[in-house]
Amino acid sequence: MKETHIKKGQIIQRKGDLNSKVYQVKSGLLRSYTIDEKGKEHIFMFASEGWLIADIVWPDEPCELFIDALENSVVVGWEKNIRMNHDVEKLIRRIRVLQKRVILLMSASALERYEHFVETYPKIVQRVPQKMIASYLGITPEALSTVKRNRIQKQ
Amino acid sequence: MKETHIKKGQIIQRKGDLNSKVYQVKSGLLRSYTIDEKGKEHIFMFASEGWLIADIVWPDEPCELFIDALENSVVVGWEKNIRMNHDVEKLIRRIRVLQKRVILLMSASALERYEHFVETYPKIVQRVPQKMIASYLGITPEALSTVKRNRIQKQ
DNA sequence: CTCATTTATTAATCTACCTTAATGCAGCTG
DNA sequence: CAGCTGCATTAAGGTAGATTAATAAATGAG
Repeated sequence: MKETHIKKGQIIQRKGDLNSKVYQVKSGLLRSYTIDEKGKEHIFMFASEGWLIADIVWPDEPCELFIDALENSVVVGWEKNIRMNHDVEKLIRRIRVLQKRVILLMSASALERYEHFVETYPKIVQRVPQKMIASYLGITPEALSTVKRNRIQKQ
Repeated sequence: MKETHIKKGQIIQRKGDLNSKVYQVKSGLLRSYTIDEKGKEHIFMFASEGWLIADIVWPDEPCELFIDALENSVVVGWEKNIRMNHDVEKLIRRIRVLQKRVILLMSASALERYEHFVETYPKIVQRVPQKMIASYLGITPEALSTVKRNRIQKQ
């Protein structure tokens, strides 16, 4: 149960790292993301107080995702032991989230995806720069900007 | 180990069903898919000989996906018991596939996604109607048609 | 506090993909 | 065999979102 303090901007896990851990967030805010062949970042998840964040890989497999801090944070890092990987319920929940995201990417407009995000993670929206929400949604920051403008005019 | 014969077109699992099973494909070809609020089908996976196909949900939870046969098939249905759900490696592999798909949907063109599909599942391409590959890729059959034409002209 | 950097907004243009619709082509079925 | 049905292709026109660029606002460092 050793707590680690992480400064905003600090990267605690890089793609390709071995022995990746599971991090329980005590305070602050982190994200996991990849960088594609074209050099663009794509955010997979945000994790604030009480959440777990980790790259889901088999132990001793190089990891796929970067994890860094969006705010000064405190985390507890666990060795990714059998116990964690057998937390099947969390894996299933993760699959559900990813399935939902695939459907939204395939069938919903940027506006619909944004509204879904706001409903699902209202607190995250307050704390994260727009460009990162855009990255999560799979659109450009410019597009998110106009989406928000149109959204307000509708109300 | 009771084998079940399934005719082409037959649905063996519907969204909302309880007690969904894990199916091991002995022969033939099946797919899992959802139908979104707009009535569109979105295919999550194809499964031919040797593959497992199932909706990844907690036992006794209503399932999310439909499963049906694209060819006359033979499957063995397993109760979704602790054994299956603890097959953590398969869950992790599933997460990887979904993560890759999210990235591709967010960063790759229809052509790039099609090429990735052909490389990854060359045998499926032969056996499945174009419109279903289009559904998997998240584009219309018309768009896939022009993608293929442009692809041939490039070579 | 001041300057530099990052982030957000807006607008103009461009393009990939969608929508619609027409046509041709199997594969069934009576 | 003719007639139906579903699938693939093609083309014309429309649209959501990307790209580019300029400006404004917020953040951060010295």
